[in-house]
Amino acid sequence: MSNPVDSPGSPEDFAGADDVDAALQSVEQQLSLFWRRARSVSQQLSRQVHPDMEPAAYGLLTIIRREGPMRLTDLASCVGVGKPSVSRQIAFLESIGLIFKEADPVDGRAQSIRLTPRGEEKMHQVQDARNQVFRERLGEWPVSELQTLARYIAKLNTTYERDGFPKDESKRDHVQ
Amino acid sequence: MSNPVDSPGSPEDFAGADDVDAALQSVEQQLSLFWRRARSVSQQLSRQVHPDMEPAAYGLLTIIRREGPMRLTDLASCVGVGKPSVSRQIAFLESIGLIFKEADPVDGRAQSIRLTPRGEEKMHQVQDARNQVFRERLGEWPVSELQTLARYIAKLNTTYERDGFPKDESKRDHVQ
DNA sequence: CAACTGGGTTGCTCATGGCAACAATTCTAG
DNA sequence: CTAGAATTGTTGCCATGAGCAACCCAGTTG
Repeated sequence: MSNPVDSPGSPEDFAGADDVDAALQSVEQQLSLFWRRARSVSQQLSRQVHPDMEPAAYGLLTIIRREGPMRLTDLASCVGVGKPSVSRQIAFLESIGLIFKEADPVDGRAQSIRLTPRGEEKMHQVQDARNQVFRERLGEWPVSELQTLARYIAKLNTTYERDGFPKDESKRDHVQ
Repeated sequence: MSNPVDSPGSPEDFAGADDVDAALQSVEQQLSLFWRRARSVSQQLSRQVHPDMEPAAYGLLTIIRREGPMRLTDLASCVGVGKPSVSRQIAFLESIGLIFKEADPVDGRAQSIRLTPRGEEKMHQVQDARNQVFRERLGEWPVSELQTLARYIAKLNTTYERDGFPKDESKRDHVQ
């Protein structure tokens, strides 16, 4: 608040605990605000971009697309939610023909989830459209800031990765 | 396709449209990931901090605390969600005695929402606890980065503010 | 083979928030 | 002064997204 890039890495004046606290508060505040608003924004954005493309589903598709075919569990752990959610979302995406589940020939239980051609195609459309919207909102930002922002949030995400997610790794099966 | 300048060959002086696109993609990706993870994290965090302090409620309290007593509608528009949500959350917070609604003497419809002493007290506790958690996660970040992050997200938030929220300003009352 | 483990699915519930429709109040013509 | 318009907040109903538990099925291991 006091100063944009203040004393970058200058260890001469230790950042006082107060500064850290204030900064943390700011981050928390802004994140919380963002988080809350993001829901409605992301929803209306998805709707407007493509009616039958649920926001959550879109996220999954981008990952599958980026990482290639993968198993449901990996997908879940990658996105940081439980298997059930992903399972249902994937079922939906399959029902509208954007992905298909291919049985793993080696492991009969597993299935590799991959985009259908139609899924690929739709992803192109949607990504273009979304990009446009983002460009409208963030286009004026200097690229360097965008990059920095992306980096920071990525860092934030890895921070979250450290300690576990739900992702029902809890093995409470076999109870019968 | 819809890019005015899509020349991939001149990345010297201008940030090419490709760079912008890439940066936007990154931001989108990371935000979407963050958003999804944030839910579970924020939930378990709130639980752990205080069982009956719902994450959403906490956000409202911080605002009330920061801005002072305010009306429900203002609160809603400030946080960017509709009145109904806030109304319910406020009802909950009142039921557990953290806030109270005081009828506005001037305007019989309005009510000013304010923290009870117990609310103040609890906010202190919770904020301390949350700060500690945040410190564990982000404490290693240089302060300057924290500040930058906060600034960027704030910027993001103002971007969102530009075009409206639901906040049922739509005047579909009076239909009777 | 039986027991166990691990991948996915389904049932139920919860948290959150949207839209509609409302009640109560205030404001604004006429 | 009174009828209609607007505003404040509430409630009903529904959608989304996610969690936990319990399950099914396919491998794995003793």
